[in-house]
Amino acid sequence: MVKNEPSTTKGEQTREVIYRAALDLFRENGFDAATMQQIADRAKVAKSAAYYYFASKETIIQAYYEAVQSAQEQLCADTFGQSKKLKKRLHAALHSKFDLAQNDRKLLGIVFRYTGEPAHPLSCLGPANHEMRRRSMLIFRDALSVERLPRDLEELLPLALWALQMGLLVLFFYDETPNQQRTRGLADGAIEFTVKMLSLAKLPVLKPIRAKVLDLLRQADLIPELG
Amino acid sequence: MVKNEPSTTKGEQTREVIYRAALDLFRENGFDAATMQQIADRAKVAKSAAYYYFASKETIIQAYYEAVQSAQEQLCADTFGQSKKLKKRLHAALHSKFDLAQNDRKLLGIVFRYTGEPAHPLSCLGPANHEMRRRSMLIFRDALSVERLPRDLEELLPLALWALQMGLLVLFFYDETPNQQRTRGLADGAIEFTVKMLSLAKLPVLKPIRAKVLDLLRQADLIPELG
DNA sequence: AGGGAAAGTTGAACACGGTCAAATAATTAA
DNA sequence: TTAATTATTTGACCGTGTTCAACTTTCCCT
Repeated sequence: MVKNEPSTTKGEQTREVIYRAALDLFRENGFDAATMQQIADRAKVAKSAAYYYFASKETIIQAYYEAVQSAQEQLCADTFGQSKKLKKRLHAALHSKFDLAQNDRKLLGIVFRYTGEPAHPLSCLGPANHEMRRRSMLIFRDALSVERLPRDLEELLPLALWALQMGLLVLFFYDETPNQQRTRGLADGAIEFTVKMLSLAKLPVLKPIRAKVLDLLRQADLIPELG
Repeated sequence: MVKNEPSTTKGEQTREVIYRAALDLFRENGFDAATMQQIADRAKVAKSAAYYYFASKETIIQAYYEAVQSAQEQLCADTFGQSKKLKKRLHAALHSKFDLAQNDRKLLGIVFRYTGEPAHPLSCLGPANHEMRRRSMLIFRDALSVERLPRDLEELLPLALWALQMGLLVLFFYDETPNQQRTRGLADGAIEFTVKMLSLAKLPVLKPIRAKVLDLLRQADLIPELG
């Protein structure tokens, strides 16, 4: 088997069946309580079949997170086509992820396991997720594209907003207020703050400070190449 | 047995033996590779004895993190007694943790497992670690105590610096430069930036903005009661 | 001193994530 | 069509974290 372009080969179908069974069970019993045996049973395959398609139980969640990311890109692309208002765009960028994550807060929290373990293949900050980070920052770059920005801010802001989103996402998982209004309000406040600071930060007087910050972050190898 | 004031009872000794054996093995083989059986063997007790003292393997790391926290408090108390220079104090607050964590970056990263799982008993942002967070923020409050600050900044800054420290700590774990110079440089830059912004932020003109931010964070229930 | 409760200790057993070699099905090349 | 190759599937097995009921030791109270 060399070609893998045409979708829904036998294997893809099996993978999908397992994936769905897993998500169902995770939602019913929680991630830890659901066992691979249960998942395989519900998908009507052997346990080892599940491991043929997913390297580990956590990998299934990772796949789900990627699906969420793709859906977010779609949603944002739509909104960005409709409005050129910065505030609205930033709102879409942040809240779209919230909307998609809302019903699976318990599940998606698993993505943050191994955050502190650089060597782990599923570390959300490790090389394995480089592409996911890039895609996430691209959303913010696109959101900002209606604004005429100095070069340095153009490099700085996607990173800053990505970090903001990661932080808010964690808060979101802890937020038990209805509809996670608490975190959503915080996000709105952060957007307001950002937009306000933006007009300030653009002033040429602040150029040296921006340069200092950018240099610092660049030396820490944190500024990404978004292409 | 009701009294538990006098230390080094039989139990405390056993606990210590297990704790040391565990840390040794974690350092030799890594956290995941080291098995509870090995730990028990090295400590010359039954495997279940380890579980009498530690609820889980991760709990041992948690205990270690608490020890690190205590050591940091000690170090900072010393420095704070010696210098009233704000920059020096903030430097001590951040770098003391780095210094203590330096040789066990792989181990301490485990503390961040379950960050995204509010219900998990070991979640580093959950209720179980409320006291640890408080202690960590107290260090920053003490570091700032040489400065005459408006009330709102006094409430805001410990939280902000704690968050900064958490973020930097994660970076620290990923930092492979010698002595983690990269992250340390970033920390120094952040301190410089903070001190500079502080004199600006203190200006009464900015009071309304500070109030807005504080209100936002207070509504999000993020402002701690440090007592 | 002695009896009883609490603290400490143990080995056996369980449950589940993960591995593997072997079997079967699908696909390609000839 | 057939043989070789690759993709998929399987059941048996393993290692390890965790639990538990029973046993032993320690300590307190009278």
